Order: sequence, then C-alpha cells, then structure tokens
Amino acid sequence: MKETADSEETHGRRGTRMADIAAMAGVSSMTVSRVLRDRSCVMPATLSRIEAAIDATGYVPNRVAGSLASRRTDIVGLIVPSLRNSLFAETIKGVSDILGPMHPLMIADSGYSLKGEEIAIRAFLGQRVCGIILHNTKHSPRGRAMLLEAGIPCIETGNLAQQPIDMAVGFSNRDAASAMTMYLLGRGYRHIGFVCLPTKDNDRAAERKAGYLNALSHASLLADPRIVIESPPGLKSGGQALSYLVEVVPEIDAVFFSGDVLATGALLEANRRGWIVPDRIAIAGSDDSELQESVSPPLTTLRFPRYEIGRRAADMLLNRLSGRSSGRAIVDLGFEIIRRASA
Amino acid sequence: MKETADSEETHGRRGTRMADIAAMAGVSSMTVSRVLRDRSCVMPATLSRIEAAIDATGYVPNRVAGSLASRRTDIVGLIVPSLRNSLFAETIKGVSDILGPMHPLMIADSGYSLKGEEIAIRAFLGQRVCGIILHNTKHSPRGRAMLLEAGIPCIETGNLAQQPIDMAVGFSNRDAASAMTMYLLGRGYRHIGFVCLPTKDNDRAAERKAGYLNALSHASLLADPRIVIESPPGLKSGGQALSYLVEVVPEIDAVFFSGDVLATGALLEANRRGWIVPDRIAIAGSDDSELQESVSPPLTTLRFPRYEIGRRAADMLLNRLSGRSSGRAIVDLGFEIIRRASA
DNA sequence: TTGAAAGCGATACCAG
DNA sequence: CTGGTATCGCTTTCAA
Repeated sequence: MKETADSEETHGRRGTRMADIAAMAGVSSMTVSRVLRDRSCVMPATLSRIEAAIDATGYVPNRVAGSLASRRTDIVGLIVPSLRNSLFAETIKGVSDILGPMHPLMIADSGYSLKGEEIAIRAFLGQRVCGIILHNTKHSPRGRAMLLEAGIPCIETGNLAQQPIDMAVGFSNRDAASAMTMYLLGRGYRHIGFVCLPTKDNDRAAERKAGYLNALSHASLLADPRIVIESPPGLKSGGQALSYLVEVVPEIDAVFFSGDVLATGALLEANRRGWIVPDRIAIAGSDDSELQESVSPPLTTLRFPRYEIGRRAADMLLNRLSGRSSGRAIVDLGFEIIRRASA
Repeated sequence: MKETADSEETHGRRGTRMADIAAMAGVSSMTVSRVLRDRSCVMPATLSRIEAAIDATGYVPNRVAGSLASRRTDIVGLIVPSLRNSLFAETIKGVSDILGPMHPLMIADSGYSLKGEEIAIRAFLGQRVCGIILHNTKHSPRGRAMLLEAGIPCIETGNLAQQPIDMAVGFSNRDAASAMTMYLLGRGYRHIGFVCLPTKDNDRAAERKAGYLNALSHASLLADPRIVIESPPGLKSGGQALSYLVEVVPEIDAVFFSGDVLATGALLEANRRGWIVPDRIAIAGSDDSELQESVSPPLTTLRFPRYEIGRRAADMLLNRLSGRSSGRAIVDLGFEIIRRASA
C-alpha cells in the first residue's frame, strides 16, 4: 500500500496539492483554503506554518478544482471583431487594467461575423466564464439565446445598445456621425461625401451611415447616393475612396470618413496629389489618434473614449459579480468632435 | 429523498449536466462524454438520441469539470508587454488564428515589467493553462523557475532566445539592427544617430542598441554617445528625438529609429520643418506598416514577421501538446530590410 | 460499443 | 478558529 508514496517518487512531479500543504503545516486543507482567501482568519502561528509550506513547495492553488467546487470561475470573456485593430486594443487594455490578475481575461475575435461571435460565446460558456463583454450589439439568434440563458453578466460595448441583453456601455455611433455631418454642414460644405466600413454584420458602421443620412435630411438636403460608399479598412483604401469620390462627383467639397484610418489615408493621398485640404476638399475622420493629430494638416475627427469604455465595462461586470449593483445599466460615455485644420 | 427533483424545481436553472443528457437519451454519461469527443464511436441510433437531447436543452459541456477530471485544460496563456501596442496585436492575431475556438486564449500584459510578467505567469499556472507564450525573453528568477517547474510547453517570441526556457520563435533584434546600420553605412552615411525605446527590462531594445553599436565598430567607426538615445514610444516622441539629435550634433546625416512609430513621427516632423528627407537627413525605421509605406517619402524600414511569429508559436505549442514534436526548437523567422526613399 | 465506480483538487456547509 | 464530509461535473480505468 505504498502506492501513494511510490507514484510520487516514480512519476515525479504530480504537482503539490492543497492537502500536501495542509499536511506539512499540520492542519486540514480547509484551513489552507481559508488562508488563501483571507490571511487574517487563522491564528498567526498557523498562518506562518502554512505560508512556510507554500513557499517551500512553490504551491500554486488549482483554480480549476476551486472553480468546480464553487461552481464559478473568475475568468472574464471578451469578444472583439478583430484582434488586429488597434482601436479594439484600447478597449482591451481598459478591460485588462481593471480586471487585474485576479480575473484572467479570455479573448476571442469574431472576425466581424455573427457566426464567429456565436462560436466564441459557446466556447466561453464552456469555460464557465463569470461574465462576457462583447463589442457587437448585433448577434445571431442562438448567440443571443445562449447569453440570455447563461445568466451571467453580459456587457455590450460597441454601439450603445437600446435593448441590451443585459448591460451596455459606449456611445451612439449614429449621434456621433450625425454630429460630425452637422458640423460640416455648419462650416458651409454642401456636397459632403461619406465613407464607412462594410455595414454587413457591423451595426456600428450601419449606425454611422444612418446618422450621416439623418443629419442631411434634417438640413433638408438630399444625399447623393454616388458619394455614399463603403470601403474596406486601411490607409490605402481611404486614399482610393477619396480618388473615387472626386472622380465621380467633382463638385464634392468635403468627405466624412467614418472608419478607423480611412481619413488619414485620404489625407495622405490628397497631399500626394497636391490638393489643398480643406480648400479643395475638406476631410473629417473618426477615432482620433496621435496619428490623425500629427499629419498635415491635422485632422478634424470624432474622438471616442475607447479605453474608458473598456474600464467601465470591466467595472460594471465586477460590481455586478460582487453584488454591489444590479439592474440593466446603460452607460453613455459620449464622444467629442476634435476640431482641427482639415475641415 | 426527492431532494434532487425538488432542488431542480426550487432553485430553478442549475444548468444542464451531462448526466441529464444521458438520462434523456437513455444512456450512461460515459456514452455522452464519448460522443462529445468523437461522434463516430457509438451506434447511429444512440447518437441521434443524444444529439436530440443536446440541442433540445442547449447543453454546453462544462470544461471546468472536464479539465479537473482529465487534469489538463485547453487554455493557452499569452503574455505581451502591452495590450495597447498594435505590434503585439499582430502576434496575438497570429496566435489566435491558429489556436481557434478549441483552445481558448488567455491574455495578460506585463506592463513591460518583469514583476508584471511574473504575476501573470502565476495567474496562468493557477488556471492550469496547457502552455504559455511569452513575448519577453528576460524573466524574473521566480518567473523563470515557475515556468521550468510547471512542465508545460513554453514559447518565447520577442527576441530570438539563445537559451530558451523551452522553445523560441522570432528573429534576432541584434542582427536586424546591425543589418540596418550597415545598410546606412553602405549608403554613405557617416554620422548615424540611433534611437530606441527604454532598454530597462526590455531585451529587444537592448539587443537593437547592441546591434547598432556592433555594426559601427565592425566598420571601425566610433559611436558618438550624444546621438545614441532612448526615447518613449509614440509619434511625437519620434519627432522630438529627431529635433534633439539635430540640435545636439548638427552634422548628423541619418537616424535609425528602432522602435515602433518613432521613425514616422520623425519623418512628419522633418516634413513640418521643411527638411528634405533623405537629403538633409536620412530616416530609417523598424516594424514596417502600411503607415510607414504611405508617408512621403515612404520609409526605409525593417520588417518583422510578427503575424507569422504568432502562428508559428501557436503551431509549435499545439504540436508539442499533441505529441507530434518534442525537443527545444529554436525557429528563426528572420527579418527584411524594406528599401524605400527615406534612406 | 457501453457502463459502473473511482477519482480529479478544491470549496460549502455544518459541527465542534 | 478549525475540521469532517459531501459534493462539483466530468474523465479514467476497467469490466462486461
């Protein structure tokens, strides 16, 4: 019956368990378990024996077992449309900063597809994450159903959801686009083009287009469908979009690029062609960054509080978990128009 | 003894368990477990009953319990210096693309500090990740010890480690910096400045500085310490570095910016000041991107296969886990010098 | 091909 | 403050 000792010696490292620590310290594993949560709930003498055992062995508690026993994990799941895009990186950083090491962060990208999001949701639920943060507010029926069914906090951050599954934090893409369009109208531009990312499966792009169209109709202007286009992401793509718009409707006097670095690409292209911005054509962008501020002329853009959105999302999640809050919060963090020389 | 039925009704949703599915399908839970791994190992009739039960209930297997029983998870841990930096986003994307939904990805940032990395390592080991990918090749003693002790695959990717803990994939920052410096020397520049990110806790920056110095001494040139500087990251920072260098040593004829977007910032600053690049001063950068290609003049840069590094790292990890490989692979994915107009 | 029994390594819940 | 005992929901192992 030396099986135990034998296998420890024979098979080598099987990993230190809580029971081993308990044995070394001459206590039960419950005491060890308690110490791990709260050092101040045992006698000092006991505590020091336990701590000695822990760092003699380098024991790292098994959260998998702990999670099974307590029926919950500390893992937070985050799904973004793309891991490559630095915009989402801001939000990820915000989330990560608030969560800290006590709440491991699991990240998946949906590849901008509803199906991809659904797959990620299922994977996360399989891991029994304690909460989920999503960038999309549009979901597949199954995805939405799983989230509802799971009964865990869920925060949607991409567009300010009017009917969130649970909670939402963000800003209104529609209002932001509308505001920028009105700003351009206020500056006297009358042939304002609009470029956004593909709207399929992307509620944010769709909302921005709607905001642009809204603003025009509020001003009793008719949108010219020839200069309302969708474009893939990227600097070059922005340049190409600008070239295209000017060719199709030469009298165009301003363009609002509502996606990522499109505006910067357009500005670089304008510079290359020797077009004076904003005299020949005004350019407005979105998602302000150091880059948009550093080009010449600096770009007028929308600024979104992406980092703060990540922080708030994580914050709301943690509050809900700790029972300090409940209810279907919808937090609007707004946006700003950053006025610079380009429009 | 109607406890079971009672508690299900009383406490409501407790989540469907494998045993429930088994009961519904009239089989044992072992059979359900098997089906989940390999649909083709049970009789078709049994299979369809089980599948019917699964999607009638929306059952999502509990990986926490599964992991405890099998003593291993499918979770991969990834630690990067910063989640904000789009460079690392490339690698993250590569890792994520290879892992897919079967291997959830846990991500933490070290905040460029060894202590931060150690904390993340401990957290990951607590979650019993099946493998770890690190961007740093310099670690705290405890961090290194934990990794060694854990006995799981570990891949270092930031700088090509000569003595990896386990496996390594990447490129030599030293060789790359040396190559770029030699390229500049070959173009006839003789007063070449060097700017890198802070070298503290950052083996990559340190290696690049060493490569620059190496190249100079191979050419029997003395480095001028006044124009070898460290600078924080960012476009503006790059511009400031350029201004500083030109002021301190006016005869400087080229600068190699070895970090991130520093070179782009410097180029924009040069343009602003009306300095002709490369006639007044040549500028070379690193970490090629669409941006560096799109500015005027386009930047000569080093290009690193960051996405591919992520893919290979994940690939090596998966291969090791599946037993298809072993051994301490060190994979050098190299680098390229992208020659453009700026230097 | 299928099932029964015995864990996996913690925590919950009571008792003392 | 401390310990015993019964899970947690699945996989392993062996037997049928």
